[in-house]
Amino acid sequence: MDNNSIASTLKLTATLLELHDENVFKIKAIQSASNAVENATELLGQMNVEQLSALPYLGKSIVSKIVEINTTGTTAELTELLQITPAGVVEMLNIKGIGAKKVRTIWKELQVETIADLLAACDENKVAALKGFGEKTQDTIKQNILYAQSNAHFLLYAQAEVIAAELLTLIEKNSAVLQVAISGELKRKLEVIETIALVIATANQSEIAKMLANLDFLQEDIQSSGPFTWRGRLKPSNTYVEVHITSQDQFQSTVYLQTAAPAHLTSKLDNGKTVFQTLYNTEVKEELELFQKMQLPYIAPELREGLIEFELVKNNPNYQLLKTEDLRGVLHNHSKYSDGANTVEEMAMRCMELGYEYFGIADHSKSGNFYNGGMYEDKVVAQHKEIDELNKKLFPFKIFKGIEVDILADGALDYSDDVMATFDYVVASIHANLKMNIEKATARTIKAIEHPSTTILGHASGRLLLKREGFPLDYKKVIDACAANEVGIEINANPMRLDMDWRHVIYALEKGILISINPDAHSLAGLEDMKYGVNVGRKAGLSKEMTLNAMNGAQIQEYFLQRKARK
DNA sequence: GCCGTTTTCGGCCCGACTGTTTTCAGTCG
Repeated sequence: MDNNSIASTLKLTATLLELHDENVFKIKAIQSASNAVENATELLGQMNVEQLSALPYLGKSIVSKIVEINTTGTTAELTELLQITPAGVVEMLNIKGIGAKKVRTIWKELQVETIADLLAACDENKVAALKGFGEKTQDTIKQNILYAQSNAHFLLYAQAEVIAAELLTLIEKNSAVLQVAISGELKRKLEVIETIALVIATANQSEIAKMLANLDFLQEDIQSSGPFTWRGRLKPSNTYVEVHITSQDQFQSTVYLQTAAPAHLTSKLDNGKTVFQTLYNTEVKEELELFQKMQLPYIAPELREGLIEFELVKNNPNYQLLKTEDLRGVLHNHSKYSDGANTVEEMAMRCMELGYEYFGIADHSKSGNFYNGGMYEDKVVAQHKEIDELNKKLFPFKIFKGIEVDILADGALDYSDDVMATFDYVVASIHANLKMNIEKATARTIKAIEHPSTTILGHASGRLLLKREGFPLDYKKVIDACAANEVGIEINANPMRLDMDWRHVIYALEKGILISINPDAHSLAGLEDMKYGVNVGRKAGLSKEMTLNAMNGAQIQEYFLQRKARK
C-alpha cells in the first residue's frame, strides 16, 4: 500500500468521525497522522511496527490502523463508519464549500441522504432555512453540485491519455484492424477530455463492431451509433467514446477531420473552400499530402483549433513549436523545506538524471506554514546554505535559489524586501483567499507583478481542473502588467492545473512575454509532468525562443542577474 | 488519539474569510 492510499484512508476516517460528531481532538490526531503519512519520504507499507511508532504523530492506535490498512486495504473502524453512513452522505463530503459539520446538519435535520435530494432541498429553500445556513450557502451548494455534475464525465488529459493507450493496445491485437490512431481532443492535447476518439482502418466493419461489443468496459449507445461510427461510454467514468471506422485509403483524412476543432474545419482556404470540403473523402498515404492539397505548410495537431494556426504558418512556414527536449532546466519545485516529499539534493540528482542542466527550488513562503510547511526566514537561510554546498558538490549542475512566494490578500509579497532580494528568482502565486471578484483578483495580481523582485507569475488563476474554477481575472490587464514589468508567466505543468490557460498564453506571446513551463513538483515523480505543460504551450503556439527554461544554464543565470540588477 | 512531562493526565488550537450571526462556527489552503 502506498503512502497516499494510507493517508486518504485515514483522512476519510477523520472526516467520517467528524460527521458523526466524535471527539474533536481524536479527529485532529488522525488528521495530523494522515498529513504525516502523506508527507513521509519512506514507504510506510514496508515498515514494521517499531519503525512506524518512531514517526511523529503515529501512536499506538494509528500504527495498528496503518498495519491493518496494509494487510486488508481498509480498517474495521472505517468499514463500520461507512456502514452507518448513507453513500449519498459520504458523497456530500466532497462538495466544496461545506464540510462534515454542515453535511451532518443537512443529513440529520432534513433527512436528506442523496445528492439528488439535496439539490431538490436547495430548490425548495429548505437548506437556507437551516440554522447556520443561509441563501448564499444554499447557492454555493447548488452551484457546486451542478458544476460537479456537468464535469462528471470529463477526464483530465493525463488520465485520458493512459486509458486511450490501453484501449489502443487492445484494439491493435484484432487482425481486422489495419491501422488505428487516436484523434479528437486527445490528439489536440486539450487539458480536459470529454470524448476519447479513435479512428480504425479496416476492410471488415462487422468484425470491428463485434470486437467493440465484447469490450466490457465500453457501453454502446445504439441510438447514436451508425455503420461508420461507434459511440458509447467508458465505464466507470462515463466519458464518451467515439470510434470512427474507415477504409485504409481514407484513414489519414478521417483522422485529420476527426481531430481538428470545428472552427478549424470551417475555415476558408485560398482555394475558396473550407478545410472540411477540401479534405472530405480524400485518399492519401501520408498526412503531409493533406497539407499539399490544402496548399499549407504543416500544422501540428495541437494547433488545429481554428484560432491562430493559419496566420502562424503563413507568416512563418518553418515555425517550430516547443518540444520537451528543448527544456534545459526545471524551475518551481518543492522540497522537504516546505511540503515536498524529497530533499533538495534528491530532487537535483533526479533532474541531472533526466538530463537537465539546472534546477530551481521554489518552496512555499511563510504564510502557508500551517498547511504547506511554508518557510520562515530562518529556514530560508538554512536552505540557501545547503544550496551553496550542493552547488559545489554537483558542479557544473546548478541549483537556483527560488521561492514560491505567496501573494497576500492585498497583493503584497510574503517576505520583507530584504529577504526577497536574497533569491535568484521569485515565482509569485496566490494560494489563499481565493474568493475574489474580478476587480480585486486583478488588482491583487498586478500589485504582485509590479513588485521588483517578482520574476514569474505562478499558476495565474488558481484553478484545479474539473474540481475548482479559478478566480476571475482581467487577463489583458494582467498580461499587459507582466509585459510592462518584464515578468514571465508560468504554465504550471501539473495536469490538474495547466494554468495559465493556453488560450490566454496566446495573448501573452503576442506581448513578447517569456513563458516558463514549471512542473510544481512536490516529489521526484512530479518532475515528469513537464510534458503536460509543453502540450498546452504548443496549443498557444509557444516556441523554444519564447520559453524561459529553454535557456541554458549560463543564459538563465545571466537573465536572473540582469533582472535583479534592474531594480 | 498524540504528545510531553514538574510523565499516566491535561492540553492540544494557523489566519483570513464568509456568511451567518449579533459574536462566532465553519471552511479553506
